[in-house]
Amino acid sequence: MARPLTKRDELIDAALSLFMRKGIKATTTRDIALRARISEGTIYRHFESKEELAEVLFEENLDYFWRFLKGYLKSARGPEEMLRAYVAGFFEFARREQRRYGFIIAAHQTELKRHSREKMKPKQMLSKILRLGQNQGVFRKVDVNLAGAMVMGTIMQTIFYLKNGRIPVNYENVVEEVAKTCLRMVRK
Amino acid sequence: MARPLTKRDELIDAALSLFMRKGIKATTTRDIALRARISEGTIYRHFESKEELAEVLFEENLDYFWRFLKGYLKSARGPEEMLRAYVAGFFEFARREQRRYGFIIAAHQTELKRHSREKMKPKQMLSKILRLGQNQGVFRKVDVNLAGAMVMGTIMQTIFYLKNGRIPVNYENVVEEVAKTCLRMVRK
DNA sequence: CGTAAGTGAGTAAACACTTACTTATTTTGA
DNA sequence: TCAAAATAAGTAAGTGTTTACTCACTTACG
Repeated sequence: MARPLTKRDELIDAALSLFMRKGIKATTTRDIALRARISEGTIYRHFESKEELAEVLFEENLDYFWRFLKGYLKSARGPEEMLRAYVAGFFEFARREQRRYGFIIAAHQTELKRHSREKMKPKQMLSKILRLGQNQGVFRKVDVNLAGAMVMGTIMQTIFYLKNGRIPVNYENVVEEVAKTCLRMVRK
Repeated sequence: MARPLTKRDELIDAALSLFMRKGIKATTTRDIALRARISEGTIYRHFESKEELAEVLFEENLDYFWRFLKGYLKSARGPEEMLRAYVAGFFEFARREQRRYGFIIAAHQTELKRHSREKMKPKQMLSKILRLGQNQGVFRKVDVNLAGAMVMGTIMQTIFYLKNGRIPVNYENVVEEVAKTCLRMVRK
């Protein structure tokens, strides 16, 4: 592809970086314009408001993440393999797409109000895996929302610590250890 | 105690509520003054800046939480009991001290920059428990920072979901289930 | 009486967003 | 086919509002 970078692309690129680093609220339209080397007015040629820009970015990137995860899970057979792949996919995305991942997390935590709960596909995917495992008798019977929360927390918090250099263990080992631990959590 | 409410107390009370609900950045000095029924100027009789107010509040409440947890752990014997108590204490604090807990989490996530890493006592406490368990041969050998991250994530994410009504399981059962799961994660 | 606590009007800076205008690209109809 | 008209993309210099914080002044009280 390698489309020529239009101003719109540079705008989106700059916004993503800044939103991730400083949060949506703390990023000003001036910041974005400066970084993208456009005028502030240009932002409003493409988006109705800073809020809308953030929303569009969120939808887009969550969707991107969702497709990435789906790809990672394609070859997995059975709930155990699927859970492993889910964990590995999460970590791999967080590593390869730092800005996208960082922005999704930041936007999800506190900032956006409008992001529809139905569309949080990665979470639904995890619930599905857990339900499948329970139905096949491989995972123990726990409310899937609760189990999902615990697995999700394990993954996300580990990534968070990893990013902040608070875990002196190399990447591959961490992923392997987290996957193993998640299986321990839900297995019979 | 039941000290008479001075303006300073009301200021702190209002700030805590607002910081928790809307975040530090999004809370204005005007908001705080209105809610505390004081003038904006009064804020600056007691604190140098909004930032300093938030910092003091953070230190204070983290310390309060720390003392609360210590109390919860006092009677626990052995690493397994201690981990159970740690989980139960976390949940109990989050329930009984919603504002304090909510603020600590919110401030910790993104907002404050200056909160010294050394002072994050609840986290150190968890590391200590895990290390003790490993030394006694009850817990498996994993990097305590990694194990700590995973346990922490499990607890915090569950509380987060619980607050948002996404786990249709009653409180006591959730605490019990999370404690059990955390033990599964680290036990041999 | 002197000092700490409290006030409310004020301030400069920062903010999201608009406007009036220019430049580039696309569409259209003789 | 191709100029003219229409639209889209871009800009610099604003706008009104909101922000954190200040200051000259008043009140409470040990």
